[in-house]
Amino acid sequence: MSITEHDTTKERITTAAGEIFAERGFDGTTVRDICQRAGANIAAVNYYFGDKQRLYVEAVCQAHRWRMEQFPLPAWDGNTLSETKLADFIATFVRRVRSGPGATWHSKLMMREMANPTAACAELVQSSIRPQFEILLQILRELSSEEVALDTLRLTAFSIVGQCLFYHFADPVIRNLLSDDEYKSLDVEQLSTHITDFSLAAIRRLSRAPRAGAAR
Amino acid sequence: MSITEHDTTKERITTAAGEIFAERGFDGTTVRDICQRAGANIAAVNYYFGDKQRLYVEAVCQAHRWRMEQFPLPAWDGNTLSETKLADFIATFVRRVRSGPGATWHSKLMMREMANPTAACAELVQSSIRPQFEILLQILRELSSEEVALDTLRLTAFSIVGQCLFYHFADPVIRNLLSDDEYKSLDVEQLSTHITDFSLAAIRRLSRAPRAGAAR
DNA sequence: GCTCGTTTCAAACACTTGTTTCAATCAATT
DNA sequence: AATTGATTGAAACAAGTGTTTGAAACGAGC
Repeated sequence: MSITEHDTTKERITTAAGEIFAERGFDGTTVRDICQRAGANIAAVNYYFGDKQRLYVEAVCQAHRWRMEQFPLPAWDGNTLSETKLADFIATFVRRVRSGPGATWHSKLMMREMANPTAACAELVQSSIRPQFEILLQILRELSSEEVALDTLRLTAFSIVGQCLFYHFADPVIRNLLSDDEYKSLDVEQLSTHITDFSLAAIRRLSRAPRAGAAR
Repeated sequence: MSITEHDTTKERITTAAGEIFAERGFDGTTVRDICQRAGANIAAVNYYFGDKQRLYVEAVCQAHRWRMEQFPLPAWDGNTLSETKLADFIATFVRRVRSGPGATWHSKLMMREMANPTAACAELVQSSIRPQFEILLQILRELSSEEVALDTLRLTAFSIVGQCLFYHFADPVIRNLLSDDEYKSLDVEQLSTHITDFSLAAIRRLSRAPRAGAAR
């Protein structure tokens, strides 16, 4: 997470790389900057990772592993309400994307990877995003009536995930749009509650009347 | 929009720059590539724009102007239903972000600017994003009961905008998540309809019972 | 104490980058 | 046709890039 002198050179480089890649992107980052922050020699990148590209992939994967471990989904048993599961899922998602005062460099790095997909993106989807998405789909299945089509469930899942991710990728815009006080009031708790309320309300109403009939 | 031999050298460069900046970002783009696609000499960048940075700002602003002109909000009169306005707003938003088979380079460029804000970002928020946001807030005011707080309206607006933008910035992930047929079925019409239905259902239910009481 | 594999270091290499230069070319005006 | 200013062109420049090199320093095992 942060660089200490106790870490090995390889670990220090991976961490420093993640931080700088997150801030400036792949092309905007130089291996000299990374090694300077890591307190290592330039040749160490070649020695430990082969080249800059493989160091990047390693940094992205490590950042992702850390984020997942840091904010795991709570354990559910057979008695857990589906509504509670959805609230937990959303709260965890928002926390992963918006922990602490602002977004950490972990999620910034992930976001960059999604906006500018490299080799790391496909593997990330397969190993982590897809399982998470399946969990959400299962929760939505429990919350909806039987006859709701899979297409609709998927779109609903996208609506929920979209709301959560918005607060990360649109952060600079939100900052410009709101006053300082308004911005600071957007804490994880309030956002999670709103997204859960909003989504649950929509699910319940749509489930009751499959086509609510928007004016159009 | 696309480069033709009838355009002036300056116009061809601006367009080519927008396309390549959108695809590879500022640092990943070389002025040599831009000038090659524009069929111009390298020195033309310095001659017309001064340097690469000012060419970038010009390209971003032009792309934004084009996108707005290409997909304007429809004209509403006093009789237009608020529900219709919301549907129009969402459909226009989705179209701007996802016109044609995929996202055009216009919106890609805008997204990059939001993810990696430069000088162009703040001005963009002031001149365009804020007015659009106010329009959405006004629509939501009309749709909600009097006692709904401004904070709630804002969060609702974020929920709607987040759903729309999701299909742009998460596009590579969606592609990996769905099969080809499923992905191709996500046309602008279906997405707009779903987001409108979903949001309208949530607004109506939340407006009826301000705290729907999510389990948590 | 010596050896051998691992790790670190300063320096250099090969290449690409944005930018500049200045002569050649073009197009309109006289 | 000549002139003048705007535009284009090929080449070069200076700075920075990722990568490589080969020797020095280190550390555990004998």
